[in-house]
Amino acid sequence: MYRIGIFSQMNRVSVKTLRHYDQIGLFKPRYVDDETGYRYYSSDQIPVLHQILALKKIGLSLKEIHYVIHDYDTTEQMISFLEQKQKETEELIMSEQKRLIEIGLLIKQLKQEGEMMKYSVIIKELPEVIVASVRQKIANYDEFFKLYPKMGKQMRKQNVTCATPEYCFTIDHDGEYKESDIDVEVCEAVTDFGTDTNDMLFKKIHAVEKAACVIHKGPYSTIGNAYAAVMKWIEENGYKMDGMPRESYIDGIWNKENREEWMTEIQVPIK
Amino acid sequence: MYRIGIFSQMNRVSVKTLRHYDQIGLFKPRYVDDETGYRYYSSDQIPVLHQILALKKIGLSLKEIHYVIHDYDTTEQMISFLEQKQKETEELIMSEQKRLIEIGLLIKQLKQEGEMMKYSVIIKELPEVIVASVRQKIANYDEFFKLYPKMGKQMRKQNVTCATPEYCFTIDHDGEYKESDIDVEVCEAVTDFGTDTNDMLFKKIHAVEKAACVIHKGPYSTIGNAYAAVMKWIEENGYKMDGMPRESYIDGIWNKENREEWMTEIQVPIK
DNA sequence: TGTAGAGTCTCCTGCAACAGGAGGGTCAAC
DNA sequence: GTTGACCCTCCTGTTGCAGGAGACTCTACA
Repeated sequence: MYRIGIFSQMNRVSVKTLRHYDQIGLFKPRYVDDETGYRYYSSDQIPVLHQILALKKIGLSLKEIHYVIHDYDTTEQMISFLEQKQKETEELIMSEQKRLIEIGLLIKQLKQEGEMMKYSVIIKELPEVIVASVRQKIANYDEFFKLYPKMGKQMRKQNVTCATPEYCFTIDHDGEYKESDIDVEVCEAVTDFGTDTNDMLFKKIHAVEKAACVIHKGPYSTIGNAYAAVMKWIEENGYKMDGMPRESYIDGIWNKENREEWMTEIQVPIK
Repeated sequence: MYRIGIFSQMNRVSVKTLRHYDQIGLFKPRYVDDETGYRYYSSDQIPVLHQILALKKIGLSLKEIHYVIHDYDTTEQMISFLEQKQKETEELIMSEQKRLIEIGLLIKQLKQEGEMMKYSVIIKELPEVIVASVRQKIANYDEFFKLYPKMGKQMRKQNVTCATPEYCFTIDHDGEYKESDIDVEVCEAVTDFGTDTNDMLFKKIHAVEKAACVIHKGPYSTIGNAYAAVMKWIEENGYKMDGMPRESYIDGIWNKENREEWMTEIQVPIK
């Protein structure tokens, strides 16, 4: 029988660890002195400890080890458990590698542009929403902002209420930059369906699992840069566009005078 | 200004997270009502939050993010920081891949042998020790055990004390199995150097950074299996032997009658 | 003006696998 | 008898929140 210190040295395991394993019931000393509380380990426990350490090394948690040591009798169970672990580890490696790529890209970007993360791309989920939608061909972008009052009027008439948080976005159906005859759809999230009119339709927009999003600060004239940044990011990170990008308005002429304070989020569905 | 709930929905971040970021000083609301304690966020904080989320996604800890956002002004610092992160991630991936291989091997082994981890191989560090060493050619293994009393005698004479934990091992210098004329060295860890004699030398044995270790339970006649297991493991895990294996005696004839209870550890230095 | 229900607050616990340290008992040797 | 090494329990800290308790606060509706 060995006391904890010597047993810890014999097995190159810290005393703290042994006490911890005792506490959680994973590996208890053969004998504990009732009076002093001293733990005594016997040499035939060494193989068990070795097994625990071996399992720990291949990535099992202490709970899992407890499980396989105490409950898994058959090799079949053990094998299927390990195969699952294998899968998990593979997935973990995949995601780590993705991160590695992203770091590399960020470094490259910083080196090229010398700027401190002007556009931070993040991935969000876009939930399902019911929207009031107006789709029109408009002559130019100025006319575009005239659509809003029109929509607001109709919505008030129908007594539909906007969703919270407010979510108002446009989709450019041309898919390219045009100076005139722009086919644009304006959507405003609402709480319930209203009745469709000639101009305005209500529809449910399905959730988007993954969307690459960037925030653009400033007037709309420079929003092209934000698009360029997010598109580049999508390509470089091995994603593909999976739907039309949305331009979601956060701050604009309606609440901020200073154009520099305007804020728009580009949301690009990806896969 | 938005209250925390709405702001959390806008950015797809949980309320808990926002409160947490406030608490650790990473991302504080623009304004907090003194009386009610309500947090209010403004839309121009969204880009900062985006940046935080983007950095989190590539694997930075919140502390590190705090660091880069508040303290790193120059892009150079940022780049070198990220490059370091990149390295860390690479190393992490490497170790994960090793683990993946080990899991695969364990599965293979279980499938082939159908046995529940008879030999658990673990990697230990072997610390530097001073040993009393006797190297001799002996006729056969039986004679081998006669070396011990001889050693003990000489050590008592010299008044050297054994180290704790007791560490007694042999090295088979032939490197292969032989029936007779075995060139074997017996080492016993001691606390201090003694004076060398014709038979017994004292020497310092350097630490071994990594050694693959298995426990063999039972009599010595079957110890070959343990060697086979550890050697196979070494090969399959991409290591190489880096020194002579040690056979460390834990339990044996001196303290256990039953041969099935004897215990020996094979320690193979590897790289 | 009262109340219900949703939203918010702080504070506490839990997760994983220990490490570090305080404060106090135990053991063996000199 | 004392000293120093060893052991004990209990508490805290690590990371990034999640879950929940108990108590306010806000807004809408009757």
